[in-house]
Amino acid sequence: MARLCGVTKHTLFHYHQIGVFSPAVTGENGYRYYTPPQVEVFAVISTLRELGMPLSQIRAYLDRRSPRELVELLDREERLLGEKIARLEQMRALIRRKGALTRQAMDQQPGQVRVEELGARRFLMTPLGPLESEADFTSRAVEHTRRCQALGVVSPHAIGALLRREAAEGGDLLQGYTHCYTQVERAPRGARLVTAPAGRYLTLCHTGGYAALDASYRRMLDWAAEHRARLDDCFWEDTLLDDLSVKGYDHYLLKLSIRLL
Amino acid sequence: MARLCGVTKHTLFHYHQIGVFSPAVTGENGYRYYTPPQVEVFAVISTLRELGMPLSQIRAYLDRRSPRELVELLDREERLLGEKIARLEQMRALIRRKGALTRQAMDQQPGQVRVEELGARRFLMTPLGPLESEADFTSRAVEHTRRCQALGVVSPHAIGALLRREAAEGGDLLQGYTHCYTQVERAPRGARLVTAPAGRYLTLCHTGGYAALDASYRRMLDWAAEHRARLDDCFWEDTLLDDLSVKGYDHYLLKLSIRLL
DNA sequence: TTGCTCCTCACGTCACGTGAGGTGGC
DNA sequence: TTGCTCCTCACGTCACGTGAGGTGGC
Repeated sequence: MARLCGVTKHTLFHYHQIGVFSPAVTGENGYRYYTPPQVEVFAVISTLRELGMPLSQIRAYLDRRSPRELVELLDREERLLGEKIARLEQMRALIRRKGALTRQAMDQQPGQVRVEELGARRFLMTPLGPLESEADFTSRAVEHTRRCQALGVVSPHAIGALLRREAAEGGDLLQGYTHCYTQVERAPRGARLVTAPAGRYLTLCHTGGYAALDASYRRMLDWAAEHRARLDDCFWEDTLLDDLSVKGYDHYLLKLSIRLL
Repeated sequence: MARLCGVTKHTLFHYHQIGVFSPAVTGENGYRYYTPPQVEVFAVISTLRELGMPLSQIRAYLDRRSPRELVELLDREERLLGEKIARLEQMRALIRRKGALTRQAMDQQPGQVRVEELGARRFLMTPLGPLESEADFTSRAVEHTRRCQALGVVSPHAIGALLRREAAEGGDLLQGYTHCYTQVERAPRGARLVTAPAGRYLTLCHTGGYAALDASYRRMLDWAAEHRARLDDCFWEDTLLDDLSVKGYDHYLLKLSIRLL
């Protein structure tokens, strides 16, 4: 029976013990005997269990079982199943895009100032207001994340930030962050998106954590001065590799980019 | 952080303790501080967990984390997710059809001999051979169920059986069962199906268990004799309500039907 | 007799959940 | 001071899994 049902016999013992699924006949020696149609019965119980219904609830239903109740139960579960499948589809999208993002990050050469042709990207953006401390940034980031969640945004991209060019030139980065953003593929309902235009960008992939970040910005500015390149007003700061693939913030891979005018 | 991540703080405690997801900073007072990009990191870890990856495996991956390993991990999980979604779709079909079957069963009047117009139905059928005991029937039923599973059949219908009309007339039912079958919607690959033709059938919905079954068959035969109806050679015996909606085999609803010629 | 399967009972495990009891910042 | 939040520690829970130790049918 266990083999037919695709479980271990201990599962059958357990279900028998708690009264969720019992053998049609129990022998005098304690042997459990099941009938052919019980295989189907078990299949449905096992399905309900796999859908996350606790055994206690299944048991509670069985205590008041009736055809009418069964139909209601199955209707409810079918709705839940639909939602569950939708969630899994979202997870799949998240995982696929996180993979693509990581693959893309592996092609980057950290520390190298480059000119790159980038396609248009779209962002959900939240202004930061004046920042007096890192904690302020965090509070705004939390608000932003809440906003994204309220809008049902599921993005593999970690939160990014816009930095005024003058702040990078001045060296005091914290004061220079004007917005934080999340890159999205499609516009969620009721949200205005900001588009970063396609075009040529000056880029640099940074590692070394926050302490070394101003030096990386400076290298980009120096490069631009040397090559007499005109830069846009703000830098984009994106996280390409995080704790999922490297250990510690100092090894995060951040991509800094600014449009060439 | 817990609210942002949609879990309780105890989950964060637990993940910290086992080293799966730790705060970027721990204060001297023991307070846990997380950074904005960690929300995304948690989202992926939590997704892996929801997909059934044990925390110990997630931990093992993180111990050897690298971009290359991450890409491989995500690719594997994406494949598994595809299979999982396919399984849920199957479950949904099972649940929906079980619901439809039960709804249909609720419309039946037990004990009433009727003439019904039935549509064509298709079956996966296994011959039973000579049966000396109920245990023989069970062995054959097990083989049949294995066959169905090997063919990937997922049916809400419990196993049914074909009974020779003469056996019903003779009164010794067990010897009269010639085949067992499972009703299917679509033909699985590499299996021949048997079709029950559309047409007029004499039907009776039986309750009262196996002991009372021969009396039900006799009532159908008596009705046929009384109305001078010519019957096909075999009865179809289907289970409409099982332990999922009624308590005990004696309350099962079996539908007996035989084609009118 | 041997090998296999059945049983019960007790304890383990996994991923948290649930308090109890205490501390610390606005 | 009050109310809220943070912490640790210990134990609970859910759905089984894992042996240990013993029985029983071919």
